[in-house]
Amino acid sequence: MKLKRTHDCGQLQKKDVGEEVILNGWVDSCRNHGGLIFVDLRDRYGITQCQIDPATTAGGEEFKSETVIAVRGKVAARPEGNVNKNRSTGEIELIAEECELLGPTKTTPFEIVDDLETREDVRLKYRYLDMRRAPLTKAMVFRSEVTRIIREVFHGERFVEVETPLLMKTTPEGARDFVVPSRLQPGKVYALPQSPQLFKQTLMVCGLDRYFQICKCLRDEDLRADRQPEFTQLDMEMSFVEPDDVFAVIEKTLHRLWNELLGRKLPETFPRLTYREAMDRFGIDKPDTRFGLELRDVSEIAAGCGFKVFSGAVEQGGSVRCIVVPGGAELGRKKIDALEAVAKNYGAKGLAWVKINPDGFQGPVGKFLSEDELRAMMAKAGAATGDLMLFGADRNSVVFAALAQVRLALGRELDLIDRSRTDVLWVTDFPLFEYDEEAGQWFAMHHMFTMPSSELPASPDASMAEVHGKLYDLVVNGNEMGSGSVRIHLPEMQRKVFELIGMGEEEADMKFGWFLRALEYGAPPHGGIALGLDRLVMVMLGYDNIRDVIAFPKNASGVCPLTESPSEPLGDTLDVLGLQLNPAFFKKVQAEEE
RNA sequence: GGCCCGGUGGCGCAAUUGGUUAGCGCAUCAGACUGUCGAUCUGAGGGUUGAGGGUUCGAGUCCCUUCCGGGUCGCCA
Repeated sequence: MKLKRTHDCGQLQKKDVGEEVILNGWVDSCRNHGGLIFVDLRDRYGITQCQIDPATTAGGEEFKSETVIAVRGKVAARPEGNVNKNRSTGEIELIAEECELLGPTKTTPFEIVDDLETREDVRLKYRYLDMRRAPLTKAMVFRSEVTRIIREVFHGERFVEVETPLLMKTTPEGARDFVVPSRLQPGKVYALPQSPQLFKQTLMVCGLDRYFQICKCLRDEDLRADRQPEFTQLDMEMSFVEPDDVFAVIEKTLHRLWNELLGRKLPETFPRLTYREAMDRFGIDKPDTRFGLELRDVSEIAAGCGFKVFSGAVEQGGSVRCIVVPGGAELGRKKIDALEAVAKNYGAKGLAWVKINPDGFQGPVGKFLSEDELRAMMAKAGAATGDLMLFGADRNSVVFAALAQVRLALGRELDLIDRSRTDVLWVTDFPLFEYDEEAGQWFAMHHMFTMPSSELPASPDASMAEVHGKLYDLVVNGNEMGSGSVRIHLPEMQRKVFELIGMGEEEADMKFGWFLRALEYGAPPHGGIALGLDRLVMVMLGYDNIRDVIAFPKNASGVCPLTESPSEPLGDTLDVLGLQLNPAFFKKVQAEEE
C-alpha cells in the first residue's frame, strides 16, 4: 500500500485542522453530488467524513460501500452550519487530495448498520461482515476490557494465572463430554474439559495458594440464547479460605468492572440470600430482585379448605403459594390465560386465580373457597381490593418453578423491571444432594467436591436432603453468573461423598484416583468459584443473546462444516474402550440403545 | 426428543383470510446534482414464494411429508 494511515477514523479534531494526514478504512457511505463527493470512512475507532473532488480522483468503484480505501488530504474545519453534532469527528472533514483502492468488495449480502434485523444464520454465514457493525465491534472491545481488568485485579491480589490441559480424562461435571480420538493409543479418547475443576484443586495441593485462569470449557449440550457448547469462564481457587474470602475477591472484581466500564457503583459487599429464602420468596435460586411480586405461602389456610386442588396439594406434602399482583384485577382474561400457559409449561396443571373486586371476589378460586378463607388468604398474602391473586398448588418443585416463571412473565408484561438497576447477590447454603426419583439415587446438586456444612450420614438415606454445602452462586439481575464452593480437602470425606451418591470405590479410583491420591499428601482447605465470562459481558452490555458477545459462536447448523471422522464411528470406539465417561452420558447411551 | 414461531427478489417485510401479469422499503445498476450527514431526484433490472406430494377450475394462502433456522422444555448451571 502506498498510503499508510497516520491517524485512525475516530481521532481527528478541530485542533488538527491544517494537518496533512492519511486515513485508511472502509467506505461506510458515499454521497455523490456530482461536483462533490462525501465519503464516510469507517474503522473501529470511528467515522471521518472525507470530501472528494471528482476531478482529482478517478471516482467510481473505490467509493462503493464496504470498499477498503486510503485517503490522503488536509484536515479542514467544516463550514458554519455543516457540523455533525452526532459524531465525535463532526467538526472537521478531510479534504482529499489522493485516494487509493486497498481492497475492493462485492456487494454485501446485508447492510452494515447498527440496527440490523437480518436473520441470524445469514449474519453468522458472513460473520466478518456482521462483526463490522458497531454493536458487535463494541462487544469485542468491551470484552477485551473486561478480561484486562479481571487480570489486573487478580494479579493485584497475588493470584497466579495457570493454564490447564484441554486433552484429558473425563471431567466430573454433569454434561456430556466432547471427545477426541487418541492417535497413539488407538481406541482411546480424550475428553475435552467441562471445567478445570480437578486441576485447580490440585494446584492448591501444589501450594500455589491462589490460582486463576480465563479458560474455555466445553459441554456437549443443546444451545440456548444464553448458552454455548464452548464457553469461557473466569476460574479461580484459593487456599485457607472460607466463602467470605472468595466473595471479597469477586466483589472487588465486579465493583471495578461496573465502575470503570459502565460508570456504575455496585455495593462494596453484595447482599446474601440463602437458597431456602430465595426459593420461598422467588421460587427460584437465581432471583431477579429488581422487582417485587414475591411468593406467599398460604398452605396453612389451603390445607383445610374445600377446594380439593388446594387441600390435596398440601396433604401430599406440597404447598399452595400465591403471587399478589397489585391492581391486577384490571388484567384481562387473555393475559391471565397467557400466564397460565407459562405455568403449564413448567409443569403446573393450571394457574388458579381470583380478582378482588370492590363488589366481591371473581374468578375460579372464588367459587371454591369460602369468603372467610379468601379473606384469610388476603391477609396472609397482603392483598387488597383491586388486586389479583395467582395460585400454584402442587409439589413444591412444581409450585416454585411455575410461580417463579409466572412472576418473571409478570415483571416483563407489566414493565416492572427497573433496567437502570444492577442487582447482584449471593445465594448460599444450597442443599448438597438431590434425589433423582427416576434413577432412585442421590446426586450431587452442584458437584461432588463440595464441603458439607453438617455431618454426612453413614449410608444413603432421606436425611441427605437436609445436608447443606458450603456452596454459593453469584446472581446478577436474575442471571446465574457463577457458582462455587469450599471444597472437600480430606480424602476420607471425599470417598464418603462418592459412596453416598452411589459411586463404587473402583469407579471412583478409575475416574479420580490421581486426584484422591493428591488429597492424601497434605491438601490445604480451599475453595473457589467460576464465573461465566460470556454471560457476564452479555449482562453488562444489556444484550440478550450470548452469540453477540462471542467472536465466532456456534449455531445449530454450524458455520464451518465438520470434518469427516477419520476412523470408525466413535460409538464403536467407546465400546472397545469400555471407557467410563460420566454417568449422564452413559445413561443417555443406554437409553438410546434400548 | 416434545412444544411454539418462522422460511416469499441480496436484506427486511406485504399480499383484503383460495381469485386475474406476487407488491413495498432498503440494497444493486444507469442518469442528474458543489454541502451532504444511513443525501435527494429520475429511471431500470431482479423473485414463481425452502423442498416434495395432495385438494381445487384456481394455492404464497388449505392438507400431508420433509428440510432448515430461532426460542423453549427436557438436558445443561
